[in-house]
Amino acid sequence: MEDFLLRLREAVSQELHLPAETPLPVSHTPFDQKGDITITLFGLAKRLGKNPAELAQHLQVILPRRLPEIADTELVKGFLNIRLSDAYRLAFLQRPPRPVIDPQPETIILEYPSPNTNKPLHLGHLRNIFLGQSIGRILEARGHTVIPVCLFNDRGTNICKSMWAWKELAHGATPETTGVKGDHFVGDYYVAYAKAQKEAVEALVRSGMTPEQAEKEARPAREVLKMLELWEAGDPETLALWKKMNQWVYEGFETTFRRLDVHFKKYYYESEVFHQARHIVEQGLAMGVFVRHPDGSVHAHLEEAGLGDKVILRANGTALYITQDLAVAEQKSRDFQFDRSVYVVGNEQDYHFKVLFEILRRLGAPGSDKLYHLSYGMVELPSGRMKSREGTVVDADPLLDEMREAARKAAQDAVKSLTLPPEEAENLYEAVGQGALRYHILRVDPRKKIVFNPEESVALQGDTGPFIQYTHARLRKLLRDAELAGFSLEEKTSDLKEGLIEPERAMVKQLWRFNTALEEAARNYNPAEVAHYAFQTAQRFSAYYQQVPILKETRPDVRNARLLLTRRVGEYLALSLHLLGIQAPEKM
RNA sequence: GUUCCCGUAGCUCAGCUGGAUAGAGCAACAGCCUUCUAAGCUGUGGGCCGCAGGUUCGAAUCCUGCCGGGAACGCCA
Repeated sequence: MEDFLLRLREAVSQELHLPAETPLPVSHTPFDQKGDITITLFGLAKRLGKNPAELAQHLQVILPRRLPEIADTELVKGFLNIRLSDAYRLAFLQRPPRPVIDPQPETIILEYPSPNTNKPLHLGHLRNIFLGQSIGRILEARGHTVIPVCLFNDRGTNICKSMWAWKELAHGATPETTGVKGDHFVGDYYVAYAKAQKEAVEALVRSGMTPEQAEKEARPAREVLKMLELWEAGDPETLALWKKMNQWVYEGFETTFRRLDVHFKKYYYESEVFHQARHIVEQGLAMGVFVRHPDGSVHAHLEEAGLGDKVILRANGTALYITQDLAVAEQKSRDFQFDRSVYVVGNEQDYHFKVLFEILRRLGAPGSDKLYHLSYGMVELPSGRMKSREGTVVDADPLLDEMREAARKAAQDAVKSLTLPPEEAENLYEAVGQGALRYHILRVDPRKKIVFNPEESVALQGDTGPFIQYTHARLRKLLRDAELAGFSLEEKTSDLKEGLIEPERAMVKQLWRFNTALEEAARNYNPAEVAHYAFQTAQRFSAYYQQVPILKETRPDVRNARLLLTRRVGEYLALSLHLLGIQAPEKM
């Protein structure tokens, strides 16, 4: 397809004597119109001082002469619709899908999901992971080299809160003694801290203190602060506890990462890089990017960039979040030679990244002009935002379990249920459960917030991941049966006597759109474009499958052509699902 | 208050850098399993594209203003 588009553009530019780089309005023809490729003539005609009709007349004569794959052209209003030949379609079907490589392949660092180490992963992290993973695969398909990295926010008051509560309440309990997954185990103490703090504050308020003062004066808060100071001072006992609890969390994360098939090339730890902050501050001061105020604090004045006065170092000399991110950015450029660096982080941090990128630019950091914040909307519940303090957070692990169980139930309730070996069945339920969740989240534009409705998320019918998986599985079964029957699935030219029928032409037309979807998904960092493509492809094939006999077709040439088409549709579906991080089961 | 994002069918979402009668899914209703897996297919109803201007041969799409919803603006992360 792409070769044709290239030659078409070339032919049009030459015939109309247009400058080489003129962008031409060439697009896929809508399905309700006859034709495959459309040239929109309004703008061109205006430029050339002709009317669309006479322009069309010229092109209609000249294009079929230069491009033999054109079967027919038709002018509808200002649109020149080009219909391609069946022979070209059949030639196209000889080849498996080939993603078009970006003309300038890059090495791209992709950072996600960068969790805190004080509580388990939740639904918000899942959106982040699904996006990161999918964008990574989409960029790789376009020929880029993707380096996925994960930053652990493993220090600070948050983890100290869990540590405090564990010391106070656990009596030596561990994930091993309780059988609780490590990240959840630590998270439970984070919740316990919040509860203890709340109670302490309430008691102080009852004895006459203002709420603001009580927040600071309550024993849990005071002791957590003390613990943080001990940590920063390198107190061995505190460090040992910190290491132990973080380790529990990493083990828990690792289990979930494995379940989600996410892998990173490198992990960064805030606790390791934050020491480097100091020298970046010195460098910034020397360059005049930062200014030290009389109280000792260091600021970046970004007023003329519309970003205000940003504090980089506290008056007491300690680093802030932004300072650490500067250090991480520097560390990345020491570790890798990259052309682009992408951060997958929620849109609540839009301001933070504007500031971060602006400062890196001013510091002249390597690659500072190739930074991108892949900003995505929050995941909310019908009841509102998720609040860990209010216990309304949807944790990732139990959600994944629920999705798997929903898939199990659907499989058992299915009209034509399948019997699979137990292990295979378990893998299938997991794949379908995740397929449902991933698709449900990836089908919406990343920038938009998602109101997560549990009932809708477990839906397996209609515009869902499992519908696409199901379409794929059925089609694979058909191909297996064809093989058993000894029918040809070979990629040889089908000597079709009567040509293709309209539904087949439309099906191929759908396959031709793949690279447009992929290119746009990569350009816009938007997996939803691939999701829509996958759904439309499945939908169109399901309708075709319903109305046209494939395996049962008796004319061998027609049957073989249909089998070849079916095989290609399966490959495009499997590839699209892969780009979304969704498995394409052989049976379901 | 300043900045940013969002507003399309009852609900959830598409609609690409302006283009053909605004599309899917869910929900509702009516059909289709002795025929390749009914997690499927076919059909019906359902829309001042938030409002008002502007640019244009042409605007859901671009610009301005307004209305409504959300977020960010810490010596928190």
